[in-house]
Amino acid sequence: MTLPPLFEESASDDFTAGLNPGQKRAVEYRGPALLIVAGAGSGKTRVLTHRIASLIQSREAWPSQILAITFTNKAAAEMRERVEQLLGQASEGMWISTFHSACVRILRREAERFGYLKSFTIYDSADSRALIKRIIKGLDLDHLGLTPAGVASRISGLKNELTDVDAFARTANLSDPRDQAFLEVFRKYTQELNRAHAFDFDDLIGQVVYLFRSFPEIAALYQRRFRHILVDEYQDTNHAQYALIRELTRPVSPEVVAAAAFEYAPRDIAADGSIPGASLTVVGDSDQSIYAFRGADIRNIVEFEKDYPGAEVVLLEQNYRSTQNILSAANAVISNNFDRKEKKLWTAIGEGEKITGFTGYSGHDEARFIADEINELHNKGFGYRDMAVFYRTNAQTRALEEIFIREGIPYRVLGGTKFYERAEIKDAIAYLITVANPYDEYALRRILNAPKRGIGPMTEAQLSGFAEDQQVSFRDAMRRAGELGFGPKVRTAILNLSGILDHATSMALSGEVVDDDRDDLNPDPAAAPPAQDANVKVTPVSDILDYLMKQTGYLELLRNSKDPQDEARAENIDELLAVTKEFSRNNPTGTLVDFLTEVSLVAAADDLDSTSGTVSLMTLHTAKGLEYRAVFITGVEEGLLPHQMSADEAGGPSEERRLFYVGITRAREKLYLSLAMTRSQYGEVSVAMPSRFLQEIPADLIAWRQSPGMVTSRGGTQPRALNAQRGGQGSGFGGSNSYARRSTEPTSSVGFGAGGGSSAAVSEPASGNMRSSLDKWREAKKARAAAARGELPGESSTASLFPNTITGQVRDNGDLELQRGDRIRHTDFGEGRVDDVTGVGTKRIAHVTFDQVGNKKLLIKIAPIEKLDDSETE
DNA sequence: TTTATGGAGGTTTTT
DNA sequence: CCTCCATAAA
Repeated sequence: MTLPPLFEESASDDFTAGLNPGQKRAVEYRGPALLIVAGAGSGKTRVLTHRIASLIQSREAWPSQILAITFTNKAAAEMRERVEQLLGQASEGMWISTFHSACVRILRREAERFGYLKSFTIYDSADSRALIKRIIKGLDLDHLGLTPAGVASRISGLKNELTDVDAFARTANLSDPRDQAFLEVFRKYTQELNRAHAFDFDDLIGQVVYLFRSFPEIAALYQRRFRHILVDEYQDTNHAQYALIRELTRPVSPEVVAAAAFEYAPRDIAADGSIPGASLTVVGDSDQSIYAFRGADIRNIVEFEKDYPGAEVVLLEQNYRSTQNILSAANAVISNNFDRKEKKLWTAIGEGEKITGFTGYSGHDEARFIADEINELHNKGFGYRDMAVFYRTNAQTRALEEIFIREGIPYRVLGGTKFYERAEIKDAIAYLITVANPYDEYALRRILNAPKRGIGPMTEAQLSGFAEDQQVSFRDAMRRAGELGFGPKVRTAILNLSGILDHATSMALSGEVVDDDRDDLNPDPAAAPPAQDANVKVTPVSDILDYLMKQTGYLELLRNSKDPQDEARAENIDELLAVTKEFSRNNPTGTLVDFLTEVSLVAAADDLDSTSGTVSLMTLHTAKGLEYRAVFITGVEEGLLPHQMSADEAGGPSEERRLFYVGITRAREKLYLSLAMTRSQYGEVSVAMPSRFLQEIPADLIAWRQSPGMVTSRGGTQPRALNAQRGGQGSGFGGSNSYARRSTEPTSSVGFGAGGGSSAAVSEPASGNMRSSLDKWREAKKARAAAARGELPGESSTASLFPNTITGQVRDNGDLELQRGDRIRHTDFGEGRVDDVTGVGTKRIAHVTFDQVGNKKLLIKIAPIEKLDDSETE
C-alpha cells in the first residue's frame, strides 16, 4: 500500500515530536560516541528506534549501514518492526540482532577462511558441560574435585575475558595440581571443539574478536559497512562483547584500505586515506546490571566516557511506565547500593495504588493468593497478558503452576526447562546436526544408539579407536564398519545408520542454494544486487527431519512403546516437526543450518507471545526489558531474594538488589510483593525469613494484606478459609484476618509482637541448642556475608527488620517438645493428635491427625500450634 | 546390551 | 521432590 505523499511527509518528517528534551537530544545528537543513561521505563526503545529512523530518513545512513544489538531476538524483531513503522518502508539490510546472532552470522560467512566448516555446530552450555564431563573422565582427573559445572563456568569466565588456553597457560600457577588439571581439561576441550567444528556460546563472540584482530582486512569489511552501531543494555556486556564493539568501531588504517583487494568507494575514505570509525551509541542503566555472573562488567558503562573521549552523555530520568508509588519503592531500594551514581526516577503519572504485600504460610499459600488476585484483577478488566509473575529461581514455578491449572488461569512459563532441553528433542536435533556437520562426533555419538539398535559402549569405543588409528573421522569409521570385526547384526546396524545419514545429507545439499550472502558487504551498497532470488529452492528442514525420524524408526518406537512417557515424547517430536514446518513457512530460503542456528540461540524471552491471552511466569532475569500492568514478585525472602548463593560472592548482594529493582520497575500500575513463611525445597520444608529488601521500602508504600508481623501473632492461614471470607466485600480482606473472629485465640494475641498468642509462641533467639551443625554452618556463612556489608550479625537483626510494618517476629516455637500421642491445638485446623515427629532442629515435623481436617504435616518451629495439657485432653 | 533398581545428591540467574 | 549414575541381573 502506498501512502499519500503528504501523509508520508508529515508522518516521517520529525522523529522528535512528542519527545522530552533528553530524548530529543539522544535522537538528534551526531558524533562519534553517545551514551544514553536510561533509567527503567524512560523510553529508551523509543529513543533508539527514532534515532535509527532519523538516520535513515535524513539519508545519513543506508539501512545496511546500521548495526543494532539488542538483548533478545524478540527485542530485535520488535525494534525492526518499529523502525519500519516509523519509516513506512521495509529496512532491508539493517542488522538488528543479539550479540550472539550477529556473531554467528559473521562466523558463518568467514568460517572457511580460518579452517572451520560453514555449518559449524553451536554448543549450548549443556553441550559444553557434557563434553567437559567426558573429558574429565577420559583424562581420569575426577579425583581432583574437578566438577563439569565448575570447569565449564571457569572456562566460560576466561573466554569472556578473551583468555584462551595458551594465554591461560602463560599465567597459570602450574605448581598447583588443580590448576594443572584444569589446564589440561581446558586444552583438551579446546581441541575437541576444534575437531568437531564447534563453537560454544562464548566462542561465538570471542572468535569474532580473534578473527578481526588477526585479519584486519576482514575486519575492515565490517568496519566499513557498519557506520552506526547501537548497543542496548550496555551495562550487561562482558569484556569480549566490549572488545567486539571496540573492533567494530575502529577506523580502518590507510594501509589496509590501500591493500584491499577491491576499491573502496571514494566517499568512504577520509583525506588521510583511512576509513573513519563508526559512530557508537550505547544505552544502559548500571542499576539494572544483573548479569555479572556471566561476566558482565559494569565498568563498560561506567567508564564509557573514558573509553570514548568526547562522548556525549544523555540522562533519561523521566519514567513513563510506573506510578509514583512503585517508583518511590524502586528508588528507595536501589539507593541502598552505595557504589552507584545517584539517579532518581520520577513520573508525571501520579501516585497510584499502594504496593500490596502478602505473607503466606507456605509457598502454596502464596501461590493461592496470587491466583486469587489474578482472578480478581481479571474481573476488574486486566487482561491475562497484562499480568506477570516473577520469581528468583525456576524451581518456584511448581506451586504456581499447580494452582493456575486448578483455577483455569491461562499462563505461560518463559524459559525454565525448555522444550529444546528434552532428551528426545536433543536426539532429533543431534540427528540434524550430524547431517549438517559430519565432524561433530558428539552429536553423532549421541544418536548412535538412539533409538536402541544394539550399538553399545563397546562398539562405540571400537569405532572410535579405529577412527584414531586410521586418522579418519568417526563418521568415516562408521562407513567402513565392514573392515572391523563386528558381528553381522552390529555391522548392519552401523551401516544402516550410516546410509540413512548419507542420504539425509544429500537431501540437504541437493536443495541448498549457493547463497553467498556476501553481497551486502559489497563495498558499494548501491551496486549490491537484490538480496532476494526468486528461484531459490531449499529442501525444507521438515522433510529432512521427517525422513530421519521415519527411517531410523525413532518415532515408531516411541509410539509403540508401553512406557506411558514415550507417548508424550512422540508428541514432542511431532511438535518439533511442526516447528520445522513453521520455520520453512517464515523463511522460505532457510536452510538446515539456518534452522539449527535459530534453535541454538533462542532466548527465554523469545517465546513470549504478547498476543496470547496468558499470564506470563518468568524469572526476574528474564523480566528485564519487559513491562506489565500488574506484576507479582514472589518469594521475597532471605536466601531466595537475595539468594543464598550470592551471599559470599563479591558484589553479590548488590546485584541481587538490582535484580529486585528490575522486578519492581517492570510494573506499571499494580505491584505485589509476596513471601512465605516456609518454603519447601527438594521435598523438604524449611523456615523462610522476610527479605532485607522489604525493609528498605518505606512503610507507607506497602499495604500488607497479611504482613510478616501479622503472621507472627496470628499464625498460619488456610487459603480456603481466606477465600471464603473474601466473598462479597472488597475491603473485607483485612477483616478476614481479624482476630476477633477467632474466639479460641486469647485476646492478647490481637496485640502484635513477640508475646502474641500463647506461651508456646514466645520466641527464643534462634541461637537455641536444637540446631544442627549444618544450620550453624549456614548461619556462619550468612553472618560473614552480613559482616561484609557492615550489617549487624545474627538473626536478631533479621528479627528487627520490620520497623516498616509491625514490630514482630516470625513465629518461633523454640524447642517446643512434642511426641507421639500429644494433643495439640492449631489456629486453623483445630485440635489433633500427634502421630509422629520427624526431622531435627528447625526442620522438626509433626505428623498430626486433626479431628476435623485429617492428616497434616506441620513444621514444629513455626506452626501456629500449642501443646495442650493432659488435663485438657479428654 | 539392555533393563531394573537403589542410592546419592542437587550450585541461582542465561546467551 | 527429582534426576543421574552405578551396579546387578536378564
